[in-house]
Amino acid sequence: MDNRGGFDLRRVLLFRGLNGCDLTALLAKARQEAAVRGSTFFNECDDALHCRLLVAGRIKLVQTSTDGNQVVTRFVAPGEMFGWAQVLGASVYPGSAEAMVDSVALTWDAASMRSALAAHPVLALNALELLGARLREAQDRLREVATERVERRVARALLRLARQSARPTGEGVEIGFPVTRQDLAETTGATLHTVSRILAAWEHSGILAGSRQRIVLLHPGRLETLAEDGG
Amino acid sequence: MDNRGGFDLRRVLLFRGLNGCDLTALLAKARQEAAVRGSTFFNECDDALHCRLLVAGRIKLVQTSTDGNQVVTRFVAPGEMFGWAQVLGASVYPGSAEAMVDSVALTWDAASMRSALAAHPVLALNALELLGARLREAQDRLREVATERVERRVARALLRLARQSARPTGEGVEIGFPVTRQDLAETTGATLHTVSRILAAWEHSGILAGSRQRIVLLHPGRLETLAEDGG
DNA sequence: TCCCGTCTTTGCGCCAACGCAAATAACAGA
DNA sequence: TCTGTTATTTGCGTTGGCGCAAAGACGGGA
Repeated sequence: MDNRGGFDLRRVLLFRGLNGCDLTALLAKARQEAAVRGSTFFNECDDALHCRLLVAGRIKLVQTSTDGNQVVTRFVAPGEMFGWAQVLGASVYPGSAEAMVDSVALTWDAASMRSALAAHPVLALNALELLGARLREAQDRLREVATERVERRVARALLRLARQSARPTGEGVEIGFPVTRQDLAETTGATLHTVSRILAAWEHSGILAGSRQRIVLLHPGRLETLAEDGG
Repeated sequence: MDNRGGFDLRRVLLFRGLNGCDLTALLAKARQEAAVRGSTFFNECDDALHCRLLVAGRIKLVQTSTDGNQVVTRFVAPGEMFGWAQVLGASVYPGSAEAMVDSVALTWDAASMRSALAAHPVLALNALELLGARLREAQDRLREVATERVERRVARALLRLARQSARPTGEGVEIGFPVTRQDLAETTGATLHTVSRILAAWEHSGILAGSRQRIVLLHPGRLETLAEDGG
């Protein structure tokens, strides 16, 4: 079985239930692609010809509006698929995929992934479930940004990031990849100034510790309270 | 071929490419379900046991947050599927489905729809495309509510509604089903007061005409300008 | 080691939009 | 026709968070 970059491809949710032979055949059709920190796998409005699976690193999907404002659509962790626009009925990518750290992805032609989905129903059903989860998350975030205060949204964003990528440290739980205040602002629909102020306040009250592109949650429970009860 | 309620089921995007026999067999497994205006097909947090296709009428999918705020996730037109949470990997519905006018849906057991998706790859690929479109719309709205002013968001919402359900009248284009100011507020992440003020202003400048649960776009072009250029 | 680019913090003024309140207006059912 | 319920409009005070501005920090590369 393939095991590139120390990552067990059998654990990928998209491949769950796919038998070993079929998986090997599918992997044989993929090629590897790397992006160093700060570069992109593809840009918004590029023709969507491929689909990808992140093997190592971390990327963010960013949409830019006509007036220059940016929104982070999603942070992608290893094992997650991204850039599937073509298979999902779009001809161009709706956002850019920027590597937050040096990253590696497996890349398929959209056409061969389409035929794989058609040939292996379990793949298609997995894809539907994963896409459903993404849709639910997008709708949750929509509800949050439409009805909740910035502070609460930032709390939720931090908890989401910690859930996706928690790195335990002596003092608490660290977000496992570099996140700027700007990134947080672009996920929550706020300005980096407001985010900075909120984090500073939380640092004062001992909820977290922050430094350059680094955030350690010292008291996730209190963040949960802020996120849920609105305390 | 089946043709319930004057609606051509062969035109449903989900069924595109499915052969007649298979379609008939699939339809045979569905049962009809009706909901009068104001009632719901299902409620948020109900066990998601079925999946549905709207045949006639119009429904809105509504999420309620813990503090009572509501958000309209989507307006569903005839021919569109809704309530697929189970197939999409959720055990309960993430929102309620309320009939805005008397409505009729076809309902399948989630399990039989799952096996249909597995048996007919074209169905699964169609579902992926439709779901992809919904995801893109959710992400677009997320970007809008995170970065744009209320006025522009309302303009966009009206144009979306008109695109989904335009009824031409002598004077202009009418939204084809009853929409309250509250509904508009809940799709745009604003208050009904702000929406009312904005519509009043537009009525003054001749862009649209509004009355109780009714909106006629007299000048869609000027709305487009408001939505795009921020004029 | 120094320098320069990137990231972060903090202050201050302002305004878009909310929250509250109260007066219509329109429809549905008795 | 009357009455109760649901929608809509409009006023007014408040404020959360933005926009602008400027001054630190941190860290990587030469």
